[in-house]
Formats: sequence, C-alpha cells, structure tokens
Amino acid sequence: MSKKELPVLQPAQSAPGLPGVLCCTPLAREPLGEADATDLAKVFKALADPVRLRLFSLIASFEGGQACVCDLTGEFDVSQPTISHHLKVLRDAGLVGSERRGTWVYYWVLPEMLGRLSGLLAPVEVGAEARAGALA
Amino acid sequence: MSKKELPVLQPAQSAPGLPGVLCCTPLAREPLGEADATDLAKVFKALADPVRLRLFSLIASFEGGQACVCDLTGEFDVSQPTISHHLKVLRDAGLVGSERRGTWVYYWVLPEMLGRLSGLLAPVEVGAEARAGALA
DNA sequence: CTCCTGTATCGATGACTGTCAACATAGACG
DNA sequence: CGTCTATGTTGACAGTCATCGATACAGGAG
Repeated sequence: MSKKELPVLQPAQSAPGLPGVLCCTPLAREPLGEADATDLAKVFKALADPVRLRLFSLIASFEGGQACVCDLTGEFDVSQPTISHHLKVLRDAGLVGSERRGTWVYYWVLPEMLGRLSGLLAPVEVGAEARAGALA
Repeated sequence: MSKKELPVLQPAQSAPGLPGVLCCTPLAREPLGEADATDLAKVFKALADPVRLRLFSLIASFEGGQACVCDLTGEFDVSQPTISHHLKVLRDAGLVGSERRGTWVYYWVLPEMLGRLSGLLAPVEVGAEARAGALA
C-alpha cells in the first residue's frame, strides 16, 4: 500500500513533522514557500555532511537493509560519540529509523523520504523552450 | 571580466570537482567512498539553506527557465549582497548557471545536476531485491 | 548484585556559515 | 567624461556545527 499524500513519517518516533512539500512537489515546478523551504533545508542539511552521507549509504546498502552501530563505527575515523551524533541527525531528519535489539541498536533507511527527495529533485521538461524564451 | 572565464560548469570539467558519483550511482546501492561523499556533501550543502532552496526553486520555475537577480531580490527579506552570495554558492555547486546580459545577470537551473541528484536518491527495491539478494 | 560492553548524552571548543554594511565593479546613458 | 543602476566582493560579527573526552545509561554475563 502506497499512500502518496499522507505525511507518514512516524510522527510519534522522531520525525519533527515533515509537511506536504516532501510529498511530491517538484522543486522546479513552482516556487517553494518559506515554511516548506525551511523543512526541506533540514533534510538536505542532514545529508550535507560526508560522514552522514557515508553512514546513510552504508546503512542502505547493508545486508538485510539494516546495520547495527557496531558495524558502522569501524568504517570511520571519527569517534563513537560522533557517529552516534550523526545517526541521531539522520534519524531526526526522518531519513533512517532505529531500534534497540538486545545489546545492539540497529538502523535502517526509510525509503519513503528517499523517494520523496528523489521526486522533489526530478527535473521538469526544460527543453529548448526555456532557453529560447529569453526576455529582453 | 567582460565575458567571464566560463562560469557555466560543465560536468566534471570546470566544476569544483564533481566526479563520477554524481553521475548515476544510487546512494542506497553501494557504500559511498570518502572522496565521493565529500563532493556530494558540497552539493547537498548548497541546497541545505531555506533561502537557497527558494532561490533555486524560483529560478527553476521562472518563465523561460531563467531569472535575473532583480527578479529575485524582491522575494526575500535578506539584503541583496546576501542574495548574491547564495547565488554564488548555487553556481559553485553546479546547480545553476549564470550569464551577464547587458545590465542584468541571468540565472538558470542546470537540469543535469538536478537529474543526477534525483537518481542518486532513488530508493532501491528494498522490499524484494535488497532484502533477499544482498547476502551473497 | 557487580562487572563489562555497546550506545547515547553532555560540555567544551575550533571551524564553518549566514548575514549585513560598506565598498568595488560593470554596463547604460547623457 | 561623469553618473546612475545593477551585481559582485570584502570584512566583520553572531550563530550553528562537527568533533572530542568524559560520563551516563542499557542490557547481558558472571
């Protein structure tokens, strides 16, 4: 079941509330509102760090689609508290989910947000018309 | 600088250094390398600001696909130098191109980068393939 | 219970970033 | 030439961020 309009982002968990923009509005289709831009910027900011990008990619491409923190810390040159901090940023942005399972804590990517971002960045048909229709 | 020294970035050429990652590698497909993550982070960082997001969206959705700075400054509460700064960030990230045309300077979105980002964020089939075929 | 390991939080710090005012530059026009 | 308008650049400041060490919390083992 795929719901497109619902901002389902486990509001009870950690997602600070990502409104409708992140649903399906193409960035290049119509001007972004202030509030929407602020929310979107938070998500991009979460991805705007090399360590977080690698963390995110590592989790996403892990066997089973999830990884425990112990699998991640060894891959980076930063300290464990830093890794934990970055994971929290990703979680707060609604990009990953997490769950404690016994001793270890597992993280997985939330594909919804990924798909929304992908759709947001999808370029609209800007063929020859755009270039040709120059004004004065 | 009458005709500019080629501000319009060409993929992996005059750009700040956008290698192959930005071409078509899905983020959730395989772990991102350090260098690739650093480059990608720069692009996301350029989008990680509400003003820049609105600027970008505004330019992209403008009539003719391009807008002069004079069309943009009025839409924001920040000063003109700040707008100019943000436009430079977007240009350096390879997200927009610019050209002086007489008195005014016009900006337009580079759809290539947009498409690359969109492809990068495209979620892989987590439901079936990733879950099953990952463990080799 | 106590110890040990895995993970999160806290406080501090150096680096970066968004913003502005002031100034510089480029082109149009008289 | 000089002047006006449109943009870009510079320098400075405040706020944010990435990172660390120390520490706290959670759960399993003894």
